[in-house]
Amino acid sequence: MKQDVDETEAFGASLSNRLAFRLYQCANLLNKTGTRALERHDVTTQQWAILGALVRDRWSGGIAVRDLASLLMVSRQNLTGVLSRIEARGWIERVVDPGDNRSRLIKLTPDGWRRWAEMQADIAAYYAEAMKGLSNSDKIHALHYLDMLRANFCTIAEAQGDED
Amino acid sequence: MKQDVDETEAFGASLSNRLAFRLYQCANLLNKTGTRALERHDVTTQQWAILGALVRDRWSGGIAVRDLASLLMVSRQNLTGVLSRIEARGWIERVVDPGDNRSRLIKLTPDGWRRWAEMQADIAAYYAEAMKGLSNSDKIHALHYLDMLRANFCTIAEAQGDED
DNA sequence: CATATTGCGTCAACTACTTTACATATTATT
DNA sequence: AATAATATGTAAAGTAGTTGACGCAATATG
Repeated sequence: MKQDVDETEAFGASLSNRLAFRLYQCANLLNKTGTRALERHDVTTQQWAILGALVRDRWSGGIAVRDLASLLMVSRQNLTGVLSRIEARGWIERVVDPGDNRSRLIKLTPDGWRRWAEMQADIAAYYAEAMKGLSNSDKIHALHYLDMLRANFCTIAEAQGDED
Repeated sequence: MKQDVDETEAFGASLSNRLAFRLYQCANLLNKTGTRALERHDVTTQQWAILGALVRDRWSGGIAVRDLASLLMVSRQNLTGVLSRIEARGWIERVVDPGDNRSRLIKLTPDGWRRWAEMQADIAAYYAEAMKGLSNSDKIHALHYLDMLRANFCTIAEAQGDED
């Protein structure tokens, strides 16, 4: 009996290991193939993750750097660098928050909107390839599992003292 | 009728977008929390991905850099840097392949094995937190979806001319 | 008003990832 | 024997991520 429990636990640990490794592999491939798929727009996956956040209705009035960083799950310092690169191309602007002059709101410029629109066909084609064979139901299930992982990771991050 | 199809496609595209974004978030969190969880061993998630590959029976005789790079889904040039850092700590060694003197086989040193053993408790504890709430069946399902994504990404990478 | 605290930016150092390009040594081919 | 292909390493430039530390301006609190 105890033997069975041990085997189940060992099996579960092995699965956890493989799951984390698969996540690592997929992330590497997502960045590599995604950036190459949008090569002619000269935009990286990280950059279109940011643009994709900024086009949401919710953030049409702009979003604070802190909020954007916590949405993307990256550090504020890292985001500053990426934003500066996008800003240098004129795709976004940093405007002072009228309600709190310390805070800058990040928002898309008209040119940023135009560039985003131009990318859509290539983004759609890329997703069609990347998600080939997955039904909407599959995607919902996969999303659910990743949501669970994300929630656990966030709990860990907070326990580790993630104030930054 | 056509309306329904369009809505389904738009819904699918939205799901693809969210899935890719969730993957990006999870990967960021995995690296951040994983590296912090093993902070006292002074090892990053990438480094224990490598160590984890080297302890497998299959690779106990050593693994060529090219094979290791394709296993991890990273570039050979990137791997060289990471391997050099681990080698400098004496955890791995590069031995000339007796069957092909061009090729170096990467293998764990006795000290590498010892360090790996010392990390196991912390790795297990980390995985227990990260995978909390997922049954073995859940993990298998999640693995299956990530396997599909990985296969699609690999197909894309090859089509993009991924010879490196 | 003086003093924290907060939000942001920057500097610095580091790891990890990409690409392109070249050097070297070995193996395979002709 | 000469040539081509292979395996690795190295170099360089760029992007993305981490941490820690400091500075500045604005808000909140005493």
